[in-house]
Amino acid sequence: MVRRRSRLSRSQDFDRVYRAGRSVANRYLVLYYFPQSGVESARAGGPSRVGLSVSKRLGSAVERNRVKRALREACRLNEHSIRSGYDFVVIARAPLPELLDRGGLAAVEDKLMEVFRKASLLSPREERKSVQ
RNA sequence: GCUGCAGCCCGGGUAGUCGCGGGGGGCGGCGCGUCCUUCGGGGCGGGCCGACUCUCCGAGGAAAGUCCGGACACCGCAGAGCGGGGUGCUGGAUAACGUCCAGCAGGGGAAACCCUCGGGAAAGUGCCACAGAAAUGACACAGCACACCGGUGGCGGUCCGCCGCCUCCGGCUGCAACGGUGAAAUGGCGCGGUAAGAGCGCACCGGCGUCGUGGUGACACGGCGGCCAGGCAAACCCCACCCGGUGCAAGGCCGAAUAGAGAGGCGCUCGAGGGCUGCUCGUCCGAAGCCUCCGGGUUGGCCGCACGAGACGCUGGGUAACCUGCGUCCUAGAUGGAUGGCUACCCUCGACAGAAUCCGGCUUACAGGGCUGCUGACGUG
RNA sequence: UGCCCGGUGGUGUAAUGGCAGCACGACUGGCUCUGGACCAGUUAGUCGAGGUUCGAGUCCUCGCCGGGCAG
Repeated sequence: MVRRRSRLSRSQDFDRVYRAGRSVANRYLVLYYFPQSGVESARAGGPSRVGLSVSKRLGSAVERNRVKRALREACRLNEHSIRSGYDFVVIARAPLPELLDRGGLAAVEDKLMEVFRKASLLSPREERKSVQ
């Protein structure tokens, strides 16, 4: 989900997820998601793809790079816990850089999993674990 | 030792592990071309892809701001004049510069050393608020003087016409020192001089002009003359020099898609219109089309794109910036956009900050550390 | 990435290089039984740092912030 082919790379991919997808959010992140099956039947059910959106309002180029790296790393570590066959767009919100400074990668990872759990997009095995 | 000054350099390190982008190899997969064939297939060449595997490389001194200068690309050629913009002590360096080096002048410091958009205000225009007599034509004003003229009054003399002296007033004349200001007042200070005064004269200082000497030059030193000349050109401007425009989203190639459909204007060969710079000239293209507006389609791939005014070392020239020659090296190339996570140890406990066509500068931000040279109003020997 | 604009009280705006005004707002007081309206007064500003100038919101340089354009 971190390699190039597992990222969203086209404007139209982003537009489709924004327009047709659904969203959940918390204080630090917004998650848009949309199943791949509808439009591109060829790649239906394949590995999920993710696109990151980190706007200039969050800080300098260095700051934005730190945020994107943290989000990519969090995705990589939890790749197997997230349901496949979906396209995601993760938008970083203004307080996220501050959270990264304070809590490090673990805090960002925790918040990322929180939005996936809200959207019920964890893989079935992980779903059971979180219920317990 | 301390202190200050100048210049240069570094910008956490090592190991392990999980990852990311790019190059190359292996292996695997899929097309293509060609040859052979017993029609099952096989050989050779080359291409694309890969989540597997090996290996190499992978942000900065400012990558930043985008303030200058170039390279490069397109505008057919890149022409002239006007306009516009830029630079501004001198000499040099450079591809070029608003950069750099060495000087000069002025200013600061005890010194090492540092700072300065530093041409022209006797080409012209404009501005100089308030205050002040006056803000640039040196005259008016206030004032000073009483040599000259007229008058009032007093005293003295007298040949009774008037004359001399003093005081005051007016005129004429002379004067620009003095003038509660002001950021700035037509040199400063002293002596002489005079009715009062004045560079009117003199000495010193300052400024200007001119001549000589030294220097490539800015300029410096000296002689002579002579007193005529306020500030602002980061006000218009003048002078000298420089600048064609647009910028890699430049531009080129391949592929895909849509509608040569509508409205208006001009014109059909003495020329519409367009390009070249905003305008003019000039020049080029140019024909049954051209321009403007409205509407429609595309947002894929490749190249440009990383071997360059390149880096490092040595040698030679130059005070230096820099340049000549030789040797060695190849050092990011993304495109929703790659350098990160974890563990351990060490130290000075880690600042400012992320390449996007590429170079040379400038400016701005910055934790901490290292090296070299120099200064001596200090302390010690 | 490249190019081009702008910045004056809380808001909207004026100011030939010469005392930074105006309107709305806010606050205080008055009027009223109370509020509004009205009257009187107060508050607060040239984005920041240097430079030119006697004097800078204005001119020059650098920085900061905000906005716009493009193939």
